[in-house]
Amino acid sequence: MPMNIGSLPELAPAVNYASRSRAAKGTSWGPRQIPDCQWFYVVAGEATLQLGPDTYKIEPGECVFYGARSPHLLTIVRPTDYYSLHFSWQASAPEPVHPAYRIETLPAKALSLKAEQHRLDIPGHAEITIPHHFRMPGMEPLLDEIVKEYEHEHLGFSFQLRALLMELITLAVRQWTARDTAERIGKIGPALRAMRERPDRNWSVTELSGLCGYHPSYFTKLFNKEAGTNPKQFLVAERVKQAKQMLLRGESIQSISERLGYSSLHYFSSNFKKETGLTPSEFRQEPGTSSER
DNA sequence: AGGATCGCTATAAATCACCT
DNA sequence: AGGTGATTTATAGCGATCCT
Repeated sequence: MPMNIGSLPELAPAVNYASRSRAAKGTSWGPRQIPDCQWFYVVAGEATLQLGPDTYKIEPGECVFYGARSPHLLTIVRPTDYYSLHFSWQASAPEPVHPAYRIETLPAKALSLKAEQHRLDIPGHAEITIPHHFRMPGMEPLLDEIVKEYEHEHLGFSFQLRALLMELITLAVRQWTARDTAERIGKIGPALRAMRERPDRNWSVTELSGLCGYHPSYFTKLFNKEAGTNPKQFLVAERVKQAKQMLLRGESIQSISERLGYSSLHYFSSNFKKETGLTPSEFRQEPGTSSER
């Protein structure tokens, strides 16, 4: 049963617990389930996670992730240095709520239950499913900062913990989507690159599908699946993205519209407004053009 | 079974001419 | 500069069908 945790920029995550420690061979946690989410990162050594019916081997530089209602058993295979992070995706206040007293020990048969999938919406990208096991090397410095803030409780620590957790989540999301991008290169990559490089051209689906070697209608289906939007909208978004930069550099709206391949300035404006909620001149904050009050 | 293609149609996008 | 509405054009989305 997948669970949608909402849209990335609307998350207000909170760290509930953070530690770095070392565990001896044979140490294990569970079978159990936790009230929040856990991120377990191995620095050195080796651990295994049995998550429902699936088993993952966690080596240095790798992490596992799971949420509530996900029976699991975490076992240390060799002496292991690790970071353990408990957190929630949404919390009105960033103050840590230690999960300990709500951790439930479960009978071994509970491990037949499949782990809960977490889905995250990422604006401008397809919805992603948070992987349970992934590589994310080089996270020690950031995790160290999180642990320090958590332990020292200096003034403003909970606020800072939320900021650091947001950074960690952002880096993870970029890692996960980079994999998508690589996969994409083989199928719709040529079309994505073409639109980014020449947003001024009036790309038709037929042309784009030709670049990738597919039939137009099959191509749009593929495109939607992999880019999370249709080719036209992708092109419009790309044009608006570039238009914003041009606007801030002070170019005239007329010339921006032409450079981005619009034959009608009016059509450019309506595209821009649909995408950003503002007209081009409002975006540039020109005096006397604001329609808001 | 599932990846790829074809053909159709409702619908959305694009354009044009004119308006504020 | 930017909006509106009518008309033209492209395509998303679907099922049927063909490959392998």
